[in-house]
Amino acid sequence: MELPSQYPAGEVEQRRYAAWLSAGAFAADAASDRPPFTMVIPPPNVTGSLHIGHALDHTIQDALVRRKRMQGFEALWLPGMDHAGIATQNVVERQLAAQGLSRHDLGREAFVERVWQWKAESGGAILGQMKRLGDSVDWSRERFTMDAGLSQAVQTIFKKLFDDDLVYRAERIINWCPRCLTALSDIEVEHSDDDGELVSIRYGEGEASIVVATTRAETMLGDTAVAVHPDDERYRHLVGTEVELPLTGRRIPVVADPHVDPAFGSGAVKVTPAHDPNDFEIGRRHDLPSLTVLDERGVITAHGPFEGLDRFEARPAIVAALREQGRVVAEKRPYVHAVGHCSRCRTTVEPRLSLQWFVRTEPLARAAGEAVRDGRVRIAPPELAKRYFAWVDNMHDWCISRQLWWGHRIPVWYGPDGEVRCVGPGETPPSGEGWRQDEDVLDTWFSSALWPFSTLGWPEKTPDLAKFYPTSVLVTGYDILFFWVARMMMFGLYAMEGTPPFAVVALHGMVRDQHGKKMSKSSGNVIDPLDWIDRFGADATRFTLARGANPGGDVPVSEEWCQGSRAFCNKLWNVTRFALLNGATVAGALPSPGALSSVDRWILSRLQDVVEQADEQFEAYEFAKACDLLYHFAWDDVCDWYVELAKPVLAAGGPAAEATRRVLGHVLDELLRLLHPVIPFVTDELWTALTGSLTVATAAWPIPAQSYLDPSAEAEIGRLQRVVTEVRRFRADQGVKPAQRVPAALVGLAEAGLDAHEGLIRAIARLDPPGEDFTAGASLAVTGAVSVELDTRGTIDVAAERARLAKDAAVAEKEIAQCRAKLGNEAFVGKAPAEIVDKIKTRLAAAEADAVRIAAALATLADA
RNA sequence: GGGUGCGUAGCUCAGUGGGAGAGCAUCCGCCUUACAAGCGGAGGGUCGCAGGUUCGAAACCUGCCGCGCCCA
Repeated sequence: MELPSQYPAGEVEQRRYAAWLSAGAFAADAASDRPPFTMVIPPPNVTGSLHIGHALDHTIQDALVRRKRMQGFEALWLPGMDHAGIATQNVVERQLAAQGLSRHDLGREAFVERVWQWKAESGGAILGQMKRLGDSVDWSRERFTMDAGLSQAVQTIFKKLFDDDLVYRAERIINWCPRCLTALSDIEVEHSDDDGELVSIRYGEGEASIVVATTRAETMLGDTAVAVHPDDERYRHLVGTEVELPLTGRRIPVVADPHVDPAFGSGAVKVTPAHDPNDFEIGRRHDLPSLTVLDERGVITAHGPFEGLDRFEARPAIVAALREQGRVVAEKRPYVHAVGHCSRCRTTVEPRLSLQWFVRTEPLARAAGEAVRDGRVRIAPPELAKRYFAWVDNMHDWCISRQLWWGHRIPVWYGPDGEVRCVGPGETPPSGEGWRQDEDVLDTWFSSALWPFSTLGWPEKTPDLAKFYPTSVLVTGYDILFFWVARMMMFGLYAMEGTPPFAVVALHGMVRDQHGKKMSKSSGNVIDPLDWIDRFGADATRFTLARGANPGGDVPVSEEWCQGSRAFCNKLWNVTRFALLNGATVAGALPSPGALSSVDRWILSRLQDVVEQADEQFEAYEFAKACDLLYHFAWDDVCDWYVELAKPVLAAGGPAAEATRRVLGHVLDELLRLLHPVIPFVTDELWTALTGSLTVATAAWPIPAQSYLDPSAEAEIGRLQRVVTEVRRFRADQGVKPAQRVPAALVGLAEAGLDAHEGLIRAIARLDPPGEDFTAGASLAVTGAVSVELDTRGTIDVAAERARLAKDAAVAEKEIAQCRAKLGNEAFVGKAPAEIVDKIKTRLAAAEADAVRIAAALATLADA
């Protein structure tokens, strides 16, 4: 097969992915008797497209599942999307708005129909992008949270929770987005430190006045009390009295509450139970009325001159009015404080008193914590379990109702006489006069939390569920720990009778730029993985991400590093090309060690070590280490040394060349298999060219062959490498052109067991045998008995050589001094383990021998 | 404020009791017939600071300084 000199990524990727699909390489079989390995994709939004964070998450998952597939597991990686209630509804509402319509113009049914239409036309762009990345998901099992089956799962679990009194409806302060016009859960609110203002306002008059500080002056219209700390002497006399609330003329009580911080501001706070979660709690404790003064859009509803003003217009207006009355005693601007924003649209969240459905999380969260504490679920890396516990141990009840139309409608009907009936799947909803269904839908996360089993057919007892649940690993970013993991754990344990949804939670970090900065549109440092795939290839993109992926750690990337990854793919391409051009083969048995040269035995020994270590590292989610190991083995050992050493052998022909062709074929065969999980495309293209087989995707994962471990060959080739490296170093120091061959005498090779390699050393170090007029101009003391005498035809740069030797001498002297100091220390010799002491003794002897040789070389140089 | 990490070469990061490492960047020399997306060579670090434990600390302990993330 003819291969061009550069890897044509784009063409190969398209062809290979199509071939995998047509071969059914990713399809899992529930009837198989192989052990299962299951992952469900953390479902991306139907509105979403593939960003660099997905690319990392998917690269890791794909690497895991591809390896397991090669290991003989019945591997299922299940794809799909969630319906992203708020985001999707926003998209369609914007489309309608462009036509001057609102969803209310269409009505609920027609609107939902319109959303489905949008999904069919424009939703799920990410699925095609996943193919470009090479995701080996089972497309026949693609799921969507709004599918009939998954919707049935939602209704089933809601009914179960309802019957178990684990969901309830209550009037609470919730996070409200005045733009999306819906409730949000705590985790859909993002806090940031924003510039605001802190205004101190005097309530009441004269002796009976009290100053409160607030960042939200506009809510004072809804104040129903002022609170102070019970032990605060300054205000003790006012507790129990009333003060006049400015602008309204209302009189409100001063109450004592231990949750007031006497050190903050004046030590007195205004209490607005309808518009602040803390105030709501104070209100409950003191039986205060709640006065709502903002509507669902954040517009003032209180009677008076401020009615109709938006909250952000009302704030300065009210402060101005107060100032006019002389009631503003202090103003601090800017005042930086934490402000919550809607994670979907960044609008400032408004705490709002409203009637919503909640999940009673306490028992569910406790079970979710226990599953990790007792080891049924392992979090990797284990350090991050602390974060998980911090979350599940302090979980607030989860607000699950959303004032949207796109989503799973809450299956609760309200009757004319205040009846509340939850309807399970297959049950007939109550009908008749006065019965109506709850208008709200459930949080998207409610259905996502069922994903690990709803996608496998639950609540039906399907073969998929039996075979593939629980899933093996959930891979996600630590920033999503609270989103996916905690919720999936709670519902998985609850629905599946205590069986956790996954055995392992493997967490990675976030992708960052080359300076470790978070990517953001405002920083202008966002990387589009599709752009990288176009320019450098999917494998280069994946390798860049995987090579930076330490467990739980952030992954900095840059275009330069991706170029490096592309270079690596190209290196593999060219070394395989070399191998094919030179007749490398995978046919027939690998010759036994006894029939191989020490060079062949060396690379095979290294290979066994690499197979074992790479396997361990993949198993431990140490992708960065596995990639680094394979990168260096491929580039340093195989390309830079083995291939260079093989060239003369291959050129010479004969049985030795025959064996080397077989060994080279074998090494590449296994190397490509080992790399396939991370860089599937280039490895498949090369492996199929090398082996003639259909695909490496279903080839066997390499296992170490102990019989090829050969420490003696490794030591021998290590000595050979030292000889060559020393010569190269000398040549570089002396400015000898790479192409120039230098006559040299190799001394002491036999003693070092390297006499068989003289030809190889001469070939790759570019040394000619000494001729009749040979004159040693320089002598390199390499190691042990080995030295190299070179004839530089009188052109030796004595100063450069002297500098080189002096440097070596300094290294040796330092080593000698350090070792002697240790060995001269009685405490060290007495207390350190014998093996350490022996090691130091060996090092000392070696350094002393080096020093002697270097001194001799210097003396020779002086004579010359 | 509570929690939780981090500080090692110019940059990004491994290393977690016993000879300071990698990638990229830098410098020098090369188209040496697989690969210039390449080859060979080199330089570069008081391991944040200060104490302590230890025969021995980049690693363990304490404090300090600086940075990050999550939660409030």
